[in-house]
Amino acid sequence: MSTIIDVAKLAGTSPATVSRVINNKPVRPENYDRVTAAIKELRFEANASARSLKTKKTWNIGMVVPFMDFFYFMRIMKYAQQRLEEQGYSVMIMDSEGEQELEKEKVKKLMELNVDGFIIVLSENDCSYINEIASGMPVVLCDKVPNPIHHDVVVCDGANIVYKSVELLIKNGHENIGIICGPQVYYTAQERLKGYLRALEDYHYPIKESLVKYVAWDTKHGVRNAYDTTRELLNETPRPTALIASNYDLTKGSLLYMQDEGIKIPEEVSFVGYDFEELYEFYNPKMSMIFEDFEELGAQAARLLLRQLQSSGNISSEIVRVKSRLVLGDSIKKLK
Amino acid sequence: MSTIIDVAKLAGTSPATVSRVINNKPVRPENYDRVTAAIKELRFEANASARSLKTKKTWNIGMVVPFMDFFYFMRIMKYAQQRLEEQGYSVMIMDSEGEQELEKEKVKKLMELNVDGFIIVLSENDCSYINEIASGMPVVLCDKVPNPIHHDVVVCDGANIVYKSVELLIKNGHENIGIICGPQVYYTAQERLKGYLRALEDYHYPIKESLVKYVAWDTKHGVRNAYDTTRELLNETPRPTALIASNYDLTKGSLLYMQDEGIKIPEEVSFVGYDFEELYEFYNPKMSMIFEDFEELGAQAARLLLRQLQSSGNISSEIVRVKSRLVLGDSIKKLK
DNA sequence: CGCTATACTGAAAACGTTATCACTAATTAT
DNA sequence: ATAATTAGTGATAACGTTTTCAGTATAGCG
Repeated sequence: MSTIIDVAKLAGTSPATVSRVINNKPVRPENYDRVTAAIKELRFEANASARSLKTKKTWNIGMVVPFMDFFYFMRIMKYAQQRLEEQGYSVMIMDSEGEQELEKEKVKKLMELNVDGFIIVLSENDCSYINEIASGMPVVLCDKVPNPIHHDVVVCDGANIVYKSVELLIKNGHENIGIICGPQVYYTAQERLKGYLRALEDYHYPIKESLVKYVAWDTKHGVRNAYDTTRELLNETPRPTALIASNYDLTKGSLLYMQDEGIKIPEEVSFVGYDFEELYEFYNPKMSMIFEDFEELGAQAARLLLRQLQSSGNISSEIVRVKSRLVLGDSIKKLK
Repeated sequence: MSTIIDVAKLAGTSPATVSRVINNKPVRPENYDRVTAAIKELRFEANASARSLKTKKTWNIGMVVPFMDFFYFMRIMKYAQQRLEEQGYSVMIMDSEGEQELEKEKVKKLMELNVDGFIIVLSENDCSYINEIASGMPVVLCDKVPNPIHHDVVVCDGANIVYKSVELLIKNGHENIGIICGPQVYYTAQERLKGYLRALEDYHYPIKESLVKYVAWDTKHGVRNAYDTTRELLNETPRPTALIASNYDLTKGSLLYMQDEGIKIPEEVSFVGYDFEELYEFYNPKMSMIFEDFEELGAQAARLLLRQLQSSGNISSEIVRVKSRLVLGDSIKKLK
C-alpha cells in the first residue's frame, strides 16, 4: 500500500499538495495532472483510518434494527443505504434482537466505532438512552416511534390508509369492523387506530370498544398475540363481519388463527391485512392488503440524516409521513 | 472525548502504560487499578481510527450479498455477525443488487475501508476478481459458489437432502419425477441434481432427460423462469407425477404457475419445495419442503473466516457442507 | 551481600493523513 | 513600473494510538 508521501515523491510535489488534490482543493493544473498520474500509477488509496483520525469523521453511518433477517427492516435500510452511499457514506447495520438492552449496546458499540450518525428502528417504546449515549449525534428514528418525539422521525402514513380501508368496508355494507391495533404508546399504532376511528365517525357509525383490541405487536410475540386476539374478536357480540390487522405480524397471526379454525374469508369474515407480501401472492382468495412504501421510508430517513450531517447549526426536528397504498384482493364481502 | 494521555495524567503514569492496560499486557497491579479507575472516571474509549492506523487492523468485516432485503441472505449474515462480534469484530454489509459489476465495486469500497476480511455471497458464477482486488485477504464464500473453488466455502448439503426427497417420492410410488435445477456452473446446483440422479440410480429407475430442467435461478429472474419451466415440465411425456423445485425462487415460481393454472397439489402432482418458510405456514395443503440451516451456514462462515484471521501462515482452503432438513407436509400423494 | 535475571516502566518514534502558516509566484490595480 | 493583492505551495505540527528500546526497580541466586 502506497501513501500520500510516495505519491508526492513520484509527482515531485509535497504531501500537502497531494492531499489537496484528493480533497478537491485548488491546485495548479500542472500539479493536478502530475499528482493524479502518480496516484494512478501507484494505485494509491487514501487511508481511511488516518483520515478519520485527523478529520474526526469516519463517513460511517450506524443502523440498528430489531431483526436484521426481517425484510421489512432491511428494505428500509437498503434504500437508506443507497442514498447515503451516493453521498460517500458507508453503513454498519446491527441487530438488536428486539431487545432494548442489546439495542443500547449496539448504539454504544457504534459510537466507539465513531459513526457519524444513526438510523434506528427502536425495539421498545423508549429512546431516552440515546441522549445519554449518543448526545449531539445526528439521529433519525424510523417506523417504530415513541410518542413524545425529540428526534427526526420517518413513519408510514397509517391514519390515511386505514381510513380508506374502513371506508371501503363501510361502503361494502360492514358496520361491525374489528381492528387489531398495536400498543398506543407507539406513534404508528396511534395513527392507524386514529384512521379507524375517524372513518367510523365520519360515517356516523358508533365505535364499539369491544371490537378494538390492543396487542403487543413486537416481532417476538406479535404473531401469537394476534392469533389469540382474533379468537377473542370473533367471539364478541356483535360479531365483527370484517377484521383489520394493522401490522405484518398481526396479519400473520390473525390469518393463521382463521386458517386453523377453518374460518372462511370472505364468506364468514372480510379481511384487510398489512405488509404481508409473500402471502398476498399466494393466499387464496387474494387478500386485500395495505402496503407500506419501504423504499420511500428509507430514502426519507437518509434525507433527514443527511440534512443533519450537512447542517452545522441546530435544526428543528422533522417528522415525515410516507404514503401507504391499499391493494385490493377478494377478501372483502359485499353485504346486502 | 478523552484520550489515553488524559487518562495517563490522571492515573499518574505514562500513556504507554495506559495502552498496556487496555490491551491486557502485563502491568503492575497498582498501576492497573489506578489506570482503570481513571478510565472509568473519564469514560475513556480508545479511538478506533488511531488504533487502526497504528495496528493496520480495523476489526471490521465486509459482507456482500446479492439482496440485503432477502431474508435468506440476511439470516446467514446475522448469525455470522453474531459469531464475529463475539470475537470483537464489527460488520459492514453491502448489497450487490445481484450484479457482479456492483459486487466488485462494493468489495473495492470495503477494501478502501480497510476491512480485515470478507464473507461474500456471489452474484454470478465468478470470483476471479477477488484475487485482483483483494488478494491475500481472508475470504469466505457462501452458498452460491462457482465450481472450481480456491477459497474457503460454506454450502448447504443439497445432495443428501434431495436424495432423501426423491427416495421418499419413490417410496410413494412415483417414477416420473421432474426437477427444476439451477445452472450447473454452481456447486450447489450440481449437488442438488446429484442427489436426484443418485437416488434414481440407486432405485434402478431410468433417468429421463426431459424431466430434468435447468433454469437460471438468480433472484432477479428465477421466479419467472421457474414459472415457465413448470409449464414445460407438465407438458412432457411422460408427464411427471411429482416435482422438485430446488431453490426458494424456483419453488415460488413453480407454485405460482400451478396456482394460476389451478393445478391441484397433491391430486394432480406431488411437490417438494425449498426454503419457502412463509409459504410453508400458509399454503393449503401444507407443502413438503426442504429447509436449509441458515444459522449454521452463517456460523460456519464466521468460523472459517476467524480461522483465517487468526492463523498467520497459509492454510489450505476448506469446504463445509451444512445439513438441510426435509419437513413433510401433505403435498405428496401415495400412488397405487 | 553482590550479581544476574526478570518484570515493568516511560520517552520517543512511528502510523498516514489534514490543517496551519509563512512564503513565493503570479496577477491586478495604480 | 511598482505596489497591493491573490493563488498556490511546502514545512511542520497535529490527530490518538502502539511499539520499540533503553532503563530502573525488584526478585532470585550463589
